[in-house]
Amino acid sequence: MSVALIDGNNFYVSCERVFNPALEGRPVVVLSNNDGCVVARSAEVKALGVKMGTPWFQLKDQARKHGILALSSNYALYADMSSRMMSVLGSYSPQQEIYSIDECFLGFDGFPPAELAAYGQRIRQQVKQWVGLPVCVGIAATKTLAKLANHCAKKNLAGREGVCDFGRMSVPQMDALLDRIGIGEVWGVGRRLTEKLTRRGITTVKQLRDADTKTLRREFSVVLERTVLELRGIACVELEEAAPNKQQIICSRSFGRYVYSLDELNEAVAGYLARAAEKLRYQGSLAGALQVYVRTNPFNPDHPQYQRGLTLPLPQATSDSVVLTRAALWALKRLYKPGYAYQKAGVMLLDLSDAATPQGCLFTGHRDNTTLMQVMDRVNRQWGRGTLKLAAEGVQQGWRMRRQRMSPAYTTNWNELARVR
DNA sequence: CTATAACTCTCAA
DNA sequence: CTAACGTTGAGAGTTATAG
Repeated sequence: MSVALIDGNNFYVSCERVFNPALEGRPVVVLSNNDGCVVARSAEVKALGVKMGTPWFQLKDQARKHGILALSSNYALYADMSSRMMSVLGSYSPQQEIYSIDECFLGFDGFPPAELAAYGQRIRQQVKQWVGLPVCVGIAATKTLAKLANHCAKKNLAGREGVCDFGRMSVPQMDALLDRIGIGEVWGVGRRLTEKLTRRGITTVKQLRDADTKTLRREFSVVLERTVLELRGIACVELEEAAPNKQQIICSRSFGRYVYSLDELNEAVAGYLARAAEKLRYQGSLAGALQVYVRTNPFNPDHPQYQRGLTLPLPQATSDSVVLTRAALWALKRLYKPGYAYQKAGVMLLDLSDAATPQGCLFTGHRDNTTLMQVMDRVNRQWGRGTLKLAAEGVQQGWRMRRQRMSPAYTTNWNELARVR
């Protein structure tokens, strides 16, 4: 088996640069929702030592000093750029797994092994030319190794010009390379595992690869055992070409300011629910249960803290926003306690099943508003999200998240394109 | 007791 | 001018509960 992992470089920043070349060569960050934390950094920012996830307000002084430009995340733009990139990449193999917004695996089974690195170069060059985005390519025998090869390509530890093929490296070459990489770079090894493994004297990828799987299985988990096997070139993780339906659907957000009243929480929860239900119908599912939760700001030690969720089993599985909204607001009313500064709320759709056979309720005879939902979804798809909505979502929405530094939706909205100078 | 549900922890992008 | 720290999803393992 041979597989490639193609990953965009500083993906969000690169998307912004495609449409605003003035950002080229300058230190740029993209912020998370609500302009909260750094979620993408240009090479210049990484060189300044700015860590992923740094809260923006903590960075302000340093940003002024070094002229760091900060942008709110523009998901409409990134999603559109992503789908362009994925369709170019998809033309290079019959097997593609889209793993996230900025990366995908390509299956290279049956391709001539000696030519894969050159093939990787062509991919890189074409994505750059056709979509404008820089990517790196890692090629190896398993997905875990391909991820690692991609890391090597990005850091210039092996391979050349953004492409690294482990398949063409000798055993001693691999040993020397893996001995220089920390275990934290391995797919599936996060902060906690790095800590625990380090305590057992395992710090390099080579050590992890050569560790005893039986012991690891016993003292850690199957997951780590599989990771180690993958590092040895034994495939344990399949390429998943068709994305399976979600088992749960979540919509949650922090507010742009504190919210105190049940009225405003109602609007927010109704809005989040509408979005979640849209996703639910899009994948053709029904929800058998729903959870609503609210919380105050855990980072503010001056405020009294409150955090609670309530899971509500539904008498009958449904995808009807009207029914779901009623249930969600009922749950919220149970949860709500006055006197707190709420910072975030969320809705979760659970116990999902196939919507194959629409049916009325045996006891109440209730029928879902399927036609109404279809109309709403069509209108909103054609004219933009939120064109048609239930009154419960409110109009003012003064609690909506901050996005003070957002670039225009260059590729998906004519009106915003007109803003471009 | 077992089977399952519910919840917690970890990881990823 | 101020205050200000993300979202979504999966899977494994553990604990609680029902029968």
